[in-house]
Amino acid sequence: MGIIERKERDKQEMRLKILETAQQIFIEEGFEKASIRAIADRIEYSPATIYLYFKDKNELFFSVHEMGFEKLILEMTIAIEGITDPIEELRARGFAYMKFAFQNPEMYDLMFIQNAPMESIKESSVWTCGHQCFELLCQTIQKCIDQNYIRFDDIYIASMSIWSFMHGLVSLKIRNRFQKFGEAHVNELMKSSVEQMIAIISK
Amino acid sequence: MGIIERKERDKQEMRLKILETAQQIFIEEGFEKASIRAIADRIEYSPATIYLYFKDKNELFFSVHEMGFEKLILEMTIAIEGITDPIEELRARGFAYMKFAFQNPEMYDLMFIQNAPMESIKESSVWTCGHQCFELLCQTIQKCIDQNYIRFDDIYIASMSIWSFMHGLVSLKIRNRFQKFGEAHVNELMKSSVEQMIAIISK
DNA sequence: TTGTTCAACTAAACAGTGTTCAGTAAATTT
DNA sequence: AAATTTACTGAACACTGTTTAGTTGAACAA
Repeated sequence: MGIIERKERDKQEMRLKILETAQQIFIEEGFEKASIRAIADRIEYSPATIYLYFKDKNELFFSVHEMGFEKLILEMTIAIEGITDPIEELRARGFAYMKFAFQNPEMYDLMFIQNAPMESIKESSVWTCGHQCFELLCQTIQKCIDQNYIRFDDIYIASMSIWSFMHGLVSLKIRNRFQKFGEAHVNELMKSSVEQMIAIISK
Repeated sequence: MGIIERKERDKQEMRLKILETAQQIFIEEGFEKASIRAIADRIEYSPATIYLYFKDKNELFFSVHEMGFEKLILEMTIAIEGITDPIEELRARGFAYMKFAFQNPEMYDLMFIQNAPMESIKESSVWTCGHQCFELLCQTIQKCIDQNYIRFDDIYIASMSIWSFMHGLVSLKIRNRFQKFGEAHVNELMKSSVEQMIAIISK
């Protein structure tokens, strides 16, 4: 009896369709404009239908942000292929992170700035994809500490610090707090900032 | 003829009343809950009245965020009183910044994370209060570089980097991305992170 | 004092949001 | 063929920011 299997497939397909449409709209027009009604309109279903596949908007965008993490984790993995020096690995991961943010600003915003995805795992649940991504950084930092290439001794303090530094740069840019530096130069300044920071924390 | 002066005073008073009520509601209940209607309700005027004093919600919250900057700038000024060593000054300013964020999370959010205040100065206008605050950091960094106490040579790269680091820490906390570390330990970890960073960039 | 002007204010509406629920219609099972 | 289950939706609810036409009372000029 393949009917229940086909139904299950249909259900997953529909879920994916909603997810991809949500992602598409919000990448093109931002989180604000990605309303349930706009998504429903584009897939030609009623808004109420979306609630048969997702508990609420937060849960829907939690799933979208998970797709973002899949991409970021992939890119941060590819970035270090063939690199042996731990500091070079750290640089590669840092620039992969920044590149992702530049190329997918709306997605970065959702993953690391917006409240929505975190609201959906408030209490009880866990931010698995976030931790997975953080783990990549920890692995690199671990190597740096082991080989005595970095001015940190604690992996978690180091990882927390470096992540915060990178996120600070990127999120101040995304949320327009670097207005002062001008759209034209800010990206170059940010890259210099990362480069200098790596030089300073290396030993 | 003091009538037009009294009217001007009344107008300013009303403006301030709206501003303070907006601040109050949003500090207590967050940005989302601080709706025009909620503010209007509390001051016992109709929502439309608010639009006689502010162009839109963005402009209203731009003014609220300016009050936040007045406070932050004051605290970051007081914090360094009596300190002569530039690195100690940097530490004091860093911890004053972090303390402000811990004690006024909603206001910090508005000042450095929310889009609203920046939307109201999009194009043409300038983020004066933000630049003023950044200038304080630059002054301290300048001293550090002049006295050769810090591993940076460029003031702007240094200031940008240190601000980004601090903002990254604070904003990841505020937007719940440090879930992993647990509510109980995260504040201590953040302080250690700042302490270590200062140790590393000092020379 | 009267009539007029002007400013402050608001009720009501518009267009949008997330979300819920009763009801329909078709597919599946008995 | 009848009963049940499933997928879906129209319409409503309670909100949001914002605009506009209209009211009311104070200030001014005759």
